[in-house]
Amino acid sequence: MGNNPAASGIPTPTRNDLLAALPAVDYQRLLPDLELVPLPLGLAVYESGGTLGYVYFPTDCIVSLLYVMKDGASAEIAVVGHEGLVGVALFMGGESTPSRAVVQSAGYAYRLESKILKREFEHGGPLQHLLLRYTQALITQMAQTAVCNRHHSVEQQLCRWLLLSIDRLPANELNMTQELIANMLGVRREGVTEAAGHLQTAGLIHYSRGHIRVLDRPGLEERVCECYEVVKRESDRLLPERVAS
Amino acid sequence: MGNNPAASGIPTPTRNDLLAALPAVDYQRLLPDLELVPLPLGLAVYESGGTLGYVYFPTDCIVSLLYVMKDGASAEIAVVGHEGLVGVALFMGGESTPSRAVVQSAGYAYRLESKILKREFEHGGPLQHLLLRYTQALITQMAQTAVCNRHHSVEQQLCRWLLLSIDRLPANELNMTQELIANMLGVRREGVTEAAGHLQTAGLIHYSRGHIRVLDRPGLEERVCECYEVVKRESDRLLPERVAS
DNA sequence: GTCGTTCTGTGCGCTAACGGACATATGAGA
DNA sequence: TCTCATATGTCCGTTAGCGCACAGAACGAC
Repeated sequence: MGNNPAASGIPTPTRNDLLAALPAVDYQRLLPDLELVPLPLGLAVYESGGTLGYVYFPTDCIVSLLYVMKDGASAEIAVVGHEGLVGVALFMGGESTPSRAVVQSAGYAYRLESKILKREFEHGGPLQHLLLRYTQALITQMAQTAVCNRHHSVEQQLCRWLLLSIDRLPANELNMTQELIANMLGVRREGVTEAAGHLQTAGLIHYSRGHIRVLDRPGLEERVCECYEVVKRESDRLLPERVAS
Repeated sequence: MGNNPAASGIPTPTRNDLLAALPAVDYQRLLPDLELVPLPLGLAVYESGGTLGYVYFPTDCIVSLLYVMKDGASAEIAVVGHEGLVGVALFMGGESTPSRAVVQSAGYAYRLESKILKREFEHGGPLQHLLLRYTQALITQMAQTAVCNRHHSVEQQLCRWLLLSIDRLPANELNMTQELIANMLGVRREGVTEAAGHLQTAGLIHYSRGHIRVLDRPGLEERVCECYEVVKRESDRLLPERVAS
Protein backbone atom coordinates (compact mmCIF):
# COMPACT_ATOMS: atom_id res chain seq x y z
CA MET A 1 0.00 0.00 0.00
CA GLY A 2 3.01 2.25 0.40
CA ASN A 3 2.75 3.53 -3.13
CA ASN A 4 -0.78 4.77 -2.64
CA PRO A 5 -0.68 8.29 -1.28
CA ALA A 6 -4.23 8.09 -0.03
CA ALA A 7 -3.44 5.05 2.03
CA SER A 8 -0.66 6.43 4.13
CA GLY A 9 0.83 9.85 4.58
CA ILE A 10 -2.07 12.21 4.12
CA PRO A 11 -2.47 14.45 7.14
CA THR A 12 -6.19 14.09 7.67
CA PRO A 13 -8.48 13.02 10.46
CA THR A 14 -8.78 9.72 8.66
CA ARG A 15 -9.28 8.94 5.02
CA ASN A 16 -11.97 8.22 2.53
CA ASP A 17 -12.15 4.64 1.33
CA LEU A 18 -13.05 5.45 -2.24
CA LEU A 19 -10.15 7.83 -2.63
CA ALA A 20 -7.85 5.41 -0.88
CA ALA A 21 -8.79 2.66 -3.29
CA LEU A 22 -7.91 4.63 -6.40
CA PRO A 23 -4.81 3.64 -8.32
CA ALA A 24 -1.98 6.03 -7.47
CA VAL A 25 -1.99 7.61 -10.91
CA ASP A 26 -5.68 8.46 -10.73
CA TYR A 27 -5.39 9.72 -7.21
CA GLN A 28 -2.47 11.94 -8.12
CA ARG A 29 -4.47 13.52 -10.88
CA LEU A 30 -7.26 14.38 -8.46
CA LEU A 31 -5.05 15.43 -5.59
CA PRO A 32 -4.54 19.08 -6.53
CA ASP A 33 -8.28 19.58 -6.66
CA LEU A 34 -9.16 17.79 -3.45
CA GLU A 35 -9.81 20.19 -0.63
CA LEU A 36 -10.25 19.02 2.94
CA VAL A 37 -13.12 21.00 4.45
CA PRO A 38 -14.81 20.85 7.86
CA LEU A 39 -18.48 19.89 7.82
CA PRO A 40 -20.23 21.23 10.93
CA LEU A 41 -23.19 19.45 12.46
CA GLY A 42 -26.45 20.29 10.75
CA LEU A 43 -24.95 21.76 7.60
CA ALA A 44 -27.08 21.10 4.55
CA VAL A 45 -24.36 19.97 2.18
CA TYR A 46 -26.96 19.76 -0.49
CA GLU A 47 -30.53 21.00 -0.84
CA SER A 48 -33.41 19.27 -2.56
CA GLY A 49 -33.41 20.08 -6.26
CA GLY A 50 -30.33 22.29 -6.04
CA THR A 51 -27.29 22.23 -8.23
CA LEU A 52 -24.32 20.16 -7.20
CA GLY A 53 -21.33 22.46 -7.19
CA TYR A 54 -19.16 19.98 -5.33
CA VAL A 55 -19.11 16.38 -4.33
CA TYR A 56 -17.91 15.38 -0.88
CA PHE A 57 -15.84 12.40 0.19
CA PRO A 58 -16.38 12.15 3.97
CA THR A 59 -13.50 11.04 6.14
CA ASP A 60 -14.68 11.12 9.75
CA CYS A 61 -18.12 12.65 9.37
CA ILE A 62 -21.53 11.24 8.57
CA VAL A 63 -23.94 12.75 6.11
CA SER A 64 -27.60 11.74 5.99
CA LEU A 65 -29.57 11.73 2.80
CA LEU A 66 -33.13 12.55 3.68
CA TYR A 67 -36.34 13.63 2.13
CA VAL A 68 -38.35 16.41 3.72
CA MET A 69 -42.03 16.46 2.94
CA LYS A 70 -44.21 19.47 2.32
CA ASP A 71 -45.61 19.24 5.84
CA GLY A 72 -42.11 19.23 7.33
CA ALA A 73 -41.98 15.55 8.24
CA SER A 74 -38.79 13.85 7.17
CA ALA A 75 -37.29 10.45 6.58
CA GLU A 76 -33.75 9.31 6.12
CA ILE A 77 -33.07 7.52 2.87
CA ALA A 78 -29.48 6.51 3.46
CA VAL A 79 -26.36 7.47 5.34
CA VAL A 80 -22.91 8.20 3.94
CA GLY A 81 -19.55 8.08 5.69
CA HIS A 82 -15.93 7.35 4.88
CA GLU A 83 -17.00 4.49 2.65
CA GLY A 84 -18.66 6.70 0.07
CA LEU A 85 -19.38 10.07 -1.38
CA VAL A 86 -22.18 12.60 -1.34
CA GLY A 87 -23.41 13.59 -4.78
CA VAL A 88 -23.88 10.47 -6.88
CA ALA A 89 -26.55 12.30 -8.90
CA LEU A 90 -23.73 14.21 -10.51
CA PHE A 91 -22.22 11.36 -12.44
CA MET A 92 -25.51 9.53 -12.80
CA GLY A 93 -26.44 12.36 -15.09
CA GLY A 94 -29.27 14.04 -13.26
CA GLU A 95 -27.23 16.80 -11.61
CA SER A 96 -29.75 17.06 -8.79
CA THR A 97 -32.02 14.93 -6.61
CA PRO A 98 -35.20 15.51 -4.63
CA SER A 99 -33.44 14.73 -1.35
CA ARG A 100 -31.33 16.76 1.04
CA ALA A 101 -27.93 15.91 2.42
CA VAL A 102 -27.38 16.97 6.04
CA VAL A 103 -24.34 16.54 8.25
CA GLN A 104 -25.37 14.23 11.03
CA SER A 105 -22.01 13.95 12.74
CA ALA A 106 -19.47 16.74 12.32
CA GLY A 107 -16.06 16.14 10.80
CA TYR A 108 -14.08 16.54 7.63
CA ALA A 109 -14.60 15.68 4.01
CA TYR A 110 -12.66 16.05 0.79
CA ARG A 111 -14.46 18.40 -1.48
CA LEU A 112 -14.09 18.16 -5.23
CA GLU A 113 -15.50 20.38 -7.91
CA SER A 114 -18.33 18.73 -9.75
CA LYS A 115 -16.99 19.39 -13.19
CA ILE A 116 -13.69 17.75 -12.32
CA LEU A 117 -15.30 14.61 -11.00
CA LYS A 118 -17.56 14.49 -13.99
CA ARG A 119 -14.62 14.77 -16.34
CA GLU A 120 -12.78 12.00 -14.54
CA PHE A 121 -15.84 9.82 -14.47
CA GLU A 122 -16.22 10.13 -18.23
CA HIS A 123 -12.76 8.67 -18.68
CA GLY A 124 -14.16 5.37 -17.48
CA GLY A 125 -11.70 3.04 -15.80
CA PRO A 126 -11.17 2.36 -12.08
CA LEU A 127 -12.67 5.61 -10.83
CA GLN A 128 -15.87 5.05 -12.74
CA HIS A 129 -16.13 1.46 -11.62
CA LEU A 130 -15.52 2.40 -8.04
CA LEU A 131 -18.17 5.10 -8.06
CA LEU A 132 -20.73 2.88 -9.71
CA ARG A 133 -20.14 0.06 -7.28
CA TYR A 134 -20.54 2.50 -4.44
CA THR A 135 -23.79 3.70 -5.99
CA GLN A 136 -25.06 0.16 -6.05
CA ALA A 137 -24.26 -0.22 -2.36
CA LEU A 138 -26.18 2.99 -1.77
CA ILE A 139 -29.12 1.60 -3.73
CA THR A 140 -29.15 -1.44 -1.50
CA GLN A 141 -29.20 0.76 1.55
CA MET A 142 -32.15 2.73 0.20
CA ALA A 143 -34.06 -0.39 -0.72
CA GLN A 144 -33.51 -1.84 2.72
CA THR A 145 -34.59 1.40 4.35
CA ALA A 146 -37.88 1.08 2.49
CA VAL A 147 -38.31 -2.49 3.72
CA CYS A 148 -37.36 -1.59 7.28
CA ASN A 149 -39.78 1.34 7.33
CA ARG A 150 -42.55 -0.97 6.29
CA HIS A 151 -42.03 -3.89 8.60
CA HIS A 152 -39.88 -3.21 11.62
CA SER A 153 -40.35 -1.62 15.02
CA VAL A 154 -38.86 1.65 16.11
CA GLU A 155 -36.50 -0.23 18.39
CA GLN A 156 -35.19 -2.40 15.57
CA GLN A 157 -34.77 0.61 13.37
CA LEU A 158 -32.91 2.41 16.08
CA CYS A 159 -30.54 -0.54 16.38
CA ARG A 160 -29.99 -0.50 12.63
CA TRP A 161 -29.38 3.21 12.66
CA LEU A 162 -26.91 3.01 15.54
CA LEU A 163 -24.95 0.21 13.91
CA LEU A 164 -24.82 1.92 10.53
CA SER A 165 -23.63 5.08 12.25
CA ILE A 166 -20.87 3.65 14.41
CA ASP A 167 -19.66 1.63 11.45
CA ARG A 168 -18.86 4.99 9.90
CA LEU A 169 -17.26 6.58 12.93
CA PRO A 170 -13.87 6.07 14.54
CA ALA A 171 -15.27 5.33 18.00
CA ASN A 172 -18.32 3.63 19.47
CA GLU A 173 -19.77 6.99 20.28
CA LEU A 174 -21.87 9.57 18.60
CA ASN A 175 -23.29 12.96 19.45
CA MET A 176 -26.92 13.10 18.57
CA THR A 177 -30.03 14.01 20.50
CA GLN A 178 -33.02 11.73 20.47
CA GLU A 179 -34.92 14.52 18.80
CA LEU A 180 -32.55 14.45 15.83
CA ILE A 181 -32.54 10.68 15.65
CA ALA A 182 -36.32 10.82 15.54
CA ASN A 183 -36.13 13.20 12.58
CA MET A 184 -33.84 10.80 10.78
CA LEU A 185 -35.99 7.77 11.40
CA GLY A 186 -39.14 9.73 10.73
CA VAL A 187 -40.69 8.79 14.07
CA ARG A 188 -41.65 10.67 17.24
CA ARG A 189 -39.03 11.76 19.69
CA GLU A 190 -40.92 9.89 22.43
CA GLY A 191 -40.64 6.73 20.42
CA VAL A 192 -36.89 7.06 20.32
CA THR A 193 -36.80 7.80 24.06
CA GLU A 194 -38.67 4.61 24.76
CA ALA A 195 -36.60 2.45 22.44
CA ALA A 196 -33.34 3.94 23.65
CA GLY A 197 -34.51 3.38 27.21
CA HIS A 198 -34.93 -0.32 26.53
CA LEU A 199 -31.49 -0.57 24.98
CA GLN A 200 -29.94 1.25 27.92
CA THR A 201 -31.74 -0.91 30.49
CA ALA A 202 -30.45 -3.93 28.62
CA GLY A 203 -26.94 -2.52 28.95
CA LEU A 204 -26.39 -2.21 25.24
CA ILE A 205 -25.91 1.53 25.11
CA HIS A 206 -25.39 4.46 27.41
CA TYR A 207 -26.66 7.89 26.59
CA SER A 208 -27.08 11.27 28.16
CA ARG A 209 -27.96 14.60 26.70
CA GLY A 210 -27.05 14.03 23.11
CA HIS A 211 -24.16 11.68 23.65
CA ILE A 212 -24.58 8.01 22.89
CA ARG A 213 -22.04 5.28 23.57
CA VAL A 214 -22.45 1.76 22.29
CA LEU A 215 -21.45 -0.62 25.08
CA ASP A 216 -22.43 -3.96 23.61
CA ARG A 217 -22.22 -4.15 19.87
CA PRO A 218 -22.97 -7.88 19.65
CA GLY A 219 -26.02 -7.23 21.78
CA LEU A 220 -27.26 -4.66 19.30
CA GLU A 221 -26.62 -7.05 16.46
CA GLU A 222 -28.84 -9.57 18.17
CA ARG A 223 -31.73 -7.15 18.38
CA VAL A 224 -31.42 -5.55 14.97
CA CYS A 225 -33.54 -6.72 12.08
CA GLU A 226 -32.04 -8.45 9.08
CA CYS A 227 -31.92 -5.13 7.22
CA TYR A 228 -28.63 -4.15 8.80
CA GLU A 229 -26.96 -7.38 7.82
CA VAL A 230 -28.17 -7.09 4.23
CA VAL A 231 -26.78 -3.59 3.86
CA LYS A 232 -23.53 -4.49 5.56
CA ARG A 233 -22.93 -7.57 3.49
CA GLU A 234 -23.61 -5.79 0.23
CA SER A 235 -21.27 -2.97 1.24
CA ASP A 236 -18.53 -5.42 2.10
CA ARG A 237 -19.05 -7.24 -1.16
CA LEU A 238 -19.15 -4.18 -3.38
CA LEU A 239 -16.72 -1.78 -1.79
CA PRO A 240 -12.98 -1.76 -1.31
CA GLU A 241 -11.81 -3.04 2.01
CA ARG A 242 -10.86 -0.33 4.43
CA VAL A 243 -7.13 -0.63 4.89
CA ALA A 244 -5.64 0.22 8.25
CA SER A 245 -4.75 3.88 8.60
CA MET B 1 -37.84 9.94 -35.82
CA GLY B 2 -38.11 8.00 -39.06
CA ASN B 3 -34.47 7.10 -38.98
CA ASN B 4 -34.73 5.43 -35.58
CA PRO B 5 -35.68 1.82 -36.08
CA ALA B 6 -36.86 1.46 -32.52
CA ALA B 7 -39.29 4.31 -32.95
CA SER B 8 -41.26 2.99 -35.84
CA GLY B 9 -41.39 -0.25 -37.70
CA ILE B 10 -40.56 -2.84 -35.07
CA PRO B 11 -43.30 -5.45 -34.84
CA THR B 12 -43.74 -5.58 -31.08
CA PRO B 13 -46.59 -5.14 -28.65
CA THR B 14 -45.19 -1.71 -27.96
CA ARG B 15 -41.66 -0.57 -27.48
CA ASN B 16 -39.15 0.12 -24.76
CA ASP B 17 -38.34 3.78 -24.23
CA LEU B 18 -34.66 3.26 -23.50
CA LEU B 19 -34.11 1.26 -26.66
CA ALA B 20 -36.21 3.72 -28.63
CA ALA B 21 -34.06 6.59 -27.44
CA LEU B 22 -30.79 5.07 -28.61
CA PRO B 23 -29.10 6.58 -31.64
CA ALA B 24 -29.78 4.45 -34.68
CA VAL B 25 -26.20 3.24 -34.93
CA ASP B 26 -26.16 1.99 -31.35
CA TYR B 27 -29.54 0.39 -31.70
CA GLN B 28 -28.51 -1.39 -34.88
CA ARG B 29 -25.53 -2.85 -33.13
CA LEU B 30 -27.73 -4.27 -30.38
CA LEU B 31 -30.56 -5.39 -32.62
CA PRO B 32 -29.24 -8.86 -33.55
CA ASP B 33 -28.93 -9.71 -29.88
CA LEU B 34 -32.29 -8.40 -28.73
CA GLU B 35 -34.82 -11.13 -28.29
CA LEU B 36 -38.48 -10.43 -27.65
CA VAL B 37 -39.67 -12.85 -24.98
CA PRO B 38 -43.01 -13.25 -23.19
CA LEU B 39 -42.97 -12.69 -19.45
CA PRO B 40 -45.84 -14.53 -17.78
CA LEU B 41 -47.46 -13.25 -14.62
CA GLY B 42 -45.57 -14.25 -11.50
CA LEU B 43 -42.33 -15.20 -13.22
CA ALA B 44 -39.30 -14.44 -11.10
CA VAL B 45 -37.15 -12.77 -13.72
CA TYR B 46 -34.43 -12.54 -11.18
CA GLU B 47 -33.85 -14.10 -7.77
CA SER B 48 -32.21 -12.51 -4.77
CA GLY B 49 -28.46 -12.91 -4.94
CA GLY B 50 -28.57 -14.79 -8.22
CA THR B 51 -26.47 -14.17 -11.29
CA LEU B 52 -27.82 -11.93 -14.01
CA GLY B 53 -27.67 -13.89 -17.21
CA TYR B 54 -29.86 -11.43 -19.08
CA VAL B 55 -31.23 -7.96 -18.70
CA TYR B 56 -34.81 -7.22 -19.72
CA PHE B 57 -36.26 -4.18 -21.42
CA PRO B 58 -40.02 -4.40 -20.79
CA THR B 59 -42.39 -3.23 -23.49
CA ASP B 60 -45.93 -3.83 -22.24
CA CYS B 61 -45.28 -5.65 -18.99
CA ILE B 62 -44.53 -4.54 -15.47
CA VAL B 63 -41.84 -6.01 -13.28
CA SER B 64 -41.70 -5.39 -9.54
CA LEU B 65 -38.47 -5.23 -7.64
CA LEU B 66 -39.14 -6.51 -4.17
CA TYR B 67 -37.39 -7.76 -1.12
CA VAL B 68 -38.61 -10.89 0.60
CA MET B 69 -37.70 -11.22 4.25
CA LYS B 70 -36.71 -14.36 6.07
CA ASP B 71 -40.18 -14.66 7.57
CA GLY B 72 -41.76 -14.44 4.13
CA ALA B 73 -43.07 -10.89 4.41
CA SER B 74 -42.27 -8.76 1.41
CA ALA B 75 -42.11 -5.18 0.26
CA GLU B 76 -41.88 -3.65 -3.14
CA ILE B 77 -38.87 -1.46 -3.71
CA ALA B 78 -39.67 -0.15 -7.16
CA VAL B 79 -41.55 -0.98 -10.31
CA VAL B 80 -40.19 -1.17 -13.86
CA GLY B 81 -42.07 -0.90 -17.14
CA HIS B 82 -41.46 0.29 -20.68
CA GLU B 83 -39.50 3.27 -19.37
CA GLY B 84 -36.65 1.19 -18.02
CA LEU B 85 -34.84 -2.07 -17.69
CA VAL B 86 -34.51 -4.88 -15.18
CA GLY B 87 -30.95 -5.60 -14.15
CA VAL B 88 -29.18 -2.34 -13.39
CA ALA B 89 -26.89 -4.20 -10.99
CA LEU B 90 -25.17 -5.62 -14.01
CA PHE B 91 -23.60 -2.45 -15.26
CA MET B 92 -23.33 -0.95 -11.79
CA GLY B 93 -20.70 -3.58 -11.22
CA GLY B 94 -22.26 -5.76 -8.54
CA GLU B 95 -23.71 -8.43 -10.85
CA SER B 96 -26.39 -9.27 -8.30
CA THR B 97 -28.70 -7.65 -5.76
CA PRO B 98 -30.50 -8.76 -2.62
CA SER B 99 -33.90 -8.16 -4.21
CA ARG B 100 -36.13 -10.21 -6.47
CA ALA B 101 -37.71 -9.15 -9.73
CA VAL B 102 -41.20 -10.54 -10.31
CA VAL B 103 -43.55 -10.04 -13.24
CA GLN B 104 -46.53 -8.16 -11.91
CA SER B 105 -48.35 -7.73 -15.19
CA ALA B 106 -47.72 -10.17 -18.02
CA GLY B 107 -46.40 -9.05 -21.38
CA TYR B 108 -43.27 -8.88 -23.45
CA ALA B 109 -39.74 -7.69 -22.92
CA TYR B 110 -36.59 -7.51 -24.97
CA ARG B 111 -34.01 -9.78 -23.50
CA LEU B 112 -30.32 -9.09 -23.91
CA GLU B 113 -27.38 -11.14 -22.82
CA SER B 114 -25.63 -9.60 -19.87
CA LYS B 115 -22.17 -9.75 -21.35
CA ILE B 116 -23.33 -7.86 -24.42
CA LEU B 117 -24.93 -5.08 -22.45
CA LYS B 118 -21.88 -4.87 -20.27
CA ARG B 119 -19.60 -4.58 -23.26
CA GLU B 120 -21.75 -1.84 -24.77
CA PHE B 121 -21.94 -0.02 -21.47
CA GLU B 122 -18.18 0.03 -21.21
CA HIS B 123 -17.99 1.91 -24.48
CA GLY B 124 -19.48 4.90 -22.72
CA GLY B 125 -21.50 7.25 -24.88
CA PRO B 126 -25.27 7.59 -25.25
CA LEU B 127 -26.13 4.08 -24.09
CA GLN B 128 -24.17 4.51 -20.89
CA HIS B 129 -25.66 7.91 -20.21
CA LEU B 130 -29.14 6.66 -20.84
CA LEU B 131 -28.75 3.71 -18.50
CA LEU B 132 -27.25 5.81 -15.76
CA ARG B 133 -30.00 8.39 -15.98
CA TYR B 134 -32.55 5.62 -15.78
CA THR B 135 -30.77 4.27 -12.73
CA GLN B 136 -31.05 7.63 -11.08
CA ALA B 137 -34.78 7.70 -11.75
CA LEU B 138 -34.96 4.26 -10.18
CA ILE B 139 -33.05 5.52 -7.16
CA THR B 140 -35.59 8.30 -6.74
CA GLN B 141 -38.38 5.79 -6.86
CA MET B 142 -36.74 3.67 -4.17
CA ALA B 143 -36.09 6.66 -1.96
CA GLN B 144 -39.68 7.79 -2.27
CA THR B 145 -40.91 4.29 -1.51
CA ALA B 146 -38.99 4.46 1.74
CA VAL B 147 -40.58 7.82 2.59
CA CYS B 148 -44.04 6.63 1.65
CA ASN B 149 -43.71 3.48 3.72
CA ARG B 150 -42.82 5.58 6.69
CA HIS B 151 -45.44 8.28 6.57
CA HIS B 152 -48.44 7.51 4.41
CA SER B 153 -51.64 5.54 4.80
CA VAL B 154 -52.43 2.33 2.98
CA GLU B 155 -54.98 4.19 0.88
CA GLN B 156 -52.45 6.78 -0.25
CA GLN B 157 -49.96 4.08 -1.03
CA LEU B 158 -52.53 2.20 -3.02
CA CYS B 159 -53.21 5.34 -5.06
CA ARG B 160 -49.50 5.75 -5.70
CA TRP B 161 -49.17 2.14 -6.69
CA LEU B 162 -52.13 2.29 -9.05
CA LEU B 163 -50.87 5.42 -10.74
CA LEU B 164 -47.34 4.11 -11.12
CA SER B 165 -48.76 0.92 -12.61
CA ILE B 166 -51.15 2.39 -15.15
CA ASP B 167 -48.46 4.85 -16.21
CA ARG B 168 -46.60 1.77 -17.41
CA LEU B 169 -49.50 0.03 -19.09
CA PRO B 170 -51.26 0.71 -22.38
CA ALA B 171 -54.73 0.91 -20.82
CA ASN B 172 -56.24 2.11 -17.55
CA GLU B 173 -56.67 -1.45 -16.46
CA LEU B 174 -54.65 -4.05 -14.70
CA ASN B 175 -55.08 -7.62 -13.63
CA MET B 176 -54.08 -8.05 -10.05
CA THR B 177 -55.80 -9.47 -7.01
CA GLN B 178 -55.90 -7.52 -3.79
CA GLU B 179 -53.88 -10.29 -2.23
CA LEU B 180 -51.01 -9.65 -4.65
CA ILE B 181 -51.24 -5.89 -4.27
CA ALA B 182 -50.99 -6.41 -0.53
CA ASN B 183 -47.80 -8.42 -1.03
CA MET B 184 -46.35 -5.62 -3.10
CA LEU B 185 -47.21 -2.91 -0.64
CA GLY B 186 -46.22 -5.09 2.28
CA VAL B 187 -49.60 -4.70 4.00
CA ARG B 188 -52.52 -6.99 4.83
CA ARG B 189 -54.92 -8.06 2.15
CA GLU B 190 -57.79 -6.69 4.27
CA GLY B 191 -56.13 -3.32 4.30
CA VAL B 192 -56.12 -3.26 0.54
CA THR B 193 -59.76 -4.38 0.46
CA GLU B 194 -60.73 -1.50 2.69
CA ALA B 195 -58.72 1.11 0.80
CA ALA B 196 -59.88 -0.17 -2.58
CA GLY B 197 -63.45 -0.11 -1.27
CA HIS B 198 -63.12 3.57 -0.48
CA LEU B 199 -61.74 4.34 -3.91
CA GLN B 200 -64.52 2.38 -5.58
CA THR B 201 -67.22 4.06 -3.50
CA ALA B 202 -65.72 7.38 -4.50
CA GLY B 203 -66.03 6.33 -8.13
CA LEU B 204 -62.32 6.46 -8.80
CA ILE B 205 -61.83 2.81 -9.68
CA HIS B 206 -63.82 -0.27 -10.44
CA TYR B 207 -62.61 -3.71 -9.55
CA SER B 208 -63.80 -7.27 -9.43
CA ARG B 209 -61.95 -10.50 -8.92
CA GLY B 210 -58.50 -9.46 -9.88
CA HIS B 211 -59.38 -6.89 -12.50
CA ILE B 212 -58.98 -3.21 -11.72
CA ARG B 213 -60.03 -0.34 -13.95
CA VAL B 214 -59.11 3.24 -13.19
CA LEU B 215 -62.17 5.40 -13.87
CA ASP B 216 -61.04 8.76 -12.59
CA ARG B 217 -57.34 9.38 -12.85
CA PRO B 218 -57.47 13.02 -11.72
CA GLY B 219 -59.43 11.85 -8.70
CA LEU B 220 -56.66 9.42 -7.80
CA GLU B 221 -54.10 12.16 -8.26
CA GLU B 222 -55.99 14.25 -5.74
CA ARG B 223 -55.85 11.52 -3.12
CA VAL B 224 -52.32 10.34 -3.68
CA CYS B 225 -49.49 11.59 -1.50
CA GLU B 226 -46.74 13.79 -2.89
CA CYS B 227 -44.54 10.72 -3.39
CA TYR B 228 -46.12 9.90 -6.73
CA GLU B 229 -45.55 13.39 -8.07
CA VAL B 230 -41.91 13.38 -6.97
CA VAL B 231 -41.22 10.10 -8.73
CA LYS B 232 -43.13 11.14 -11.84
CA ARG B 233 -41.41 14.48 -12.15
CA GLU B 234 -37.96 12.98 -11.74
CA SER B 235 -38.72 10.34 -14.34
CA ASP B 236 -39.94 12.96 -16.78
CA ARG B 237 -36.88 15.06 -16.13
CA LEU B 238 -34.35 12.25 -16.41
CA LEU B 239 -35.76 9.98 -19.05
CA PRO B 240 -36.35 10.30 -22.76
CA GLU B 241 -39.85 11.31 -23.71
CA ARG B 242 -41.98 8.49 -24.92
CA VAL B 243 -42.57 9.13 -28.58
CA ALA B 244 -45.83 8.06 -30.14
CA SER B 245 -45.79 4.53 -31.41
C1' DG C 1 -77.47 -26.48 -13.10
C1' DT C 2 -73.95 -27.87 -8.95
C1' DC C 3 -69.74 -27.90 -6.89
C1' DG C 4 -65.52 -26.07 -5.37
C1' DT C 5 -62.05 -22.66 -5.68
C1' DT C 6 -60.76 -18.19 -5.47
C1' DC C 7 -61.61 -13.64 -4.52
C1' DT C 8 -63.67 -10.03 -1.58
C1' DG C 9 -66.19 -8.15 2.61
C1' DT C 10 -66.59 -7.64 7.56
C1' DG C 11 -66.26 -8.27 12.29
C1' DC C 12 -63.74 -8.87 16.25
C1' DG C 13 -59.76 -7.83 19.84
C1' DC C 14 -54.91 -6.30 20.04
C1' DT C 15 -50.71 -3.51 19.66
C1' DA C 16 -47.44 -0.05 18.02
C1' DA C 17 -47.10 4.26 17.24
C1' DC C 18 -49.14 8.91 17.24
C1' DG C 19 -50.21 13.68 19.19
C1' DG C 20 -50.06 16.43 22.91
C1' DA C 21 -49.19 17.90 27.65
C1' DC C 22 -46.30 18.13 31.16
C1' DA C 23 -42.75 16.64 34.70
C1' DT C 24 -37.99 15.94 35.61
C1' DA C 25 -33.08 15.96 34.95
C1' DT C 26 -28.67 17.71 33.42
C1' DG C 27 -24.95 20.56 32.17
C1' DA C 28 -23.10 25.00 30.48
C1' DG C 29 -22.65 29.61 31.60
C1' DA C 30 -23.35 33.67 34.55
C1' DT D 1 -23.71 28.18 43.10
C1' DC D 2 -27.61 29.29 40.83
C1' DT D 3 -30.09 29.67 36.55
C1' DC D 4 -32.02 28.36 32.48
C1' DA D 5 -32.18 26.30 28.10
C1' DT D 6 -32.19 21.84 26.52
C1' DA D 7 -32.61 16.97 26.80
C1' DT D 8 -35.11 13.19 28.51
C1' DG D 9 -39.03 10.68 30.97
C1' DT D 10 -43.88 9.67 31.50
C1' DC D 11 -48.52 10.26 31.35
C1' DC D 12 -52.87 10.46 28.80
C1' DG D 13 -56.43 9.23 24.95
C1' DT D 14 -56.62 8.16 19.94
C1' DT D 15 -55.84 5.71 15.74
C1' DA D 16 -54.01 2.86 11.86
C1' DG D 17 -52.95 -1.27 10.94
C1' DC D 18 -52.38 -6.22 12.41
C1' DG D 19 -53.92 -11.16 13.01
C1' DC D 20 -57.50 -14.05 12.90
C1' DA D 21 -61.94 -15.97 11.77
C1' DC D 22 -65.44 -16.50 8.90
C1' DA D 23 -69.22 -15.01 5.65
C1' DG D 24 -70.62 -13.85 1.13
C1' DA D 25 -69.86 -13.53 -3.99
C1' DA D 26 -68.24 -14.65 -8.42
C1' DC D 27 -66.37 -17.57 -11.67
C1' DG D 28 -64.80 -21.99 -13.87
C1' DA D 29 -65.17 -26.95 -14.36
C1' DC D 30 -68.03 -30.59 -14.75
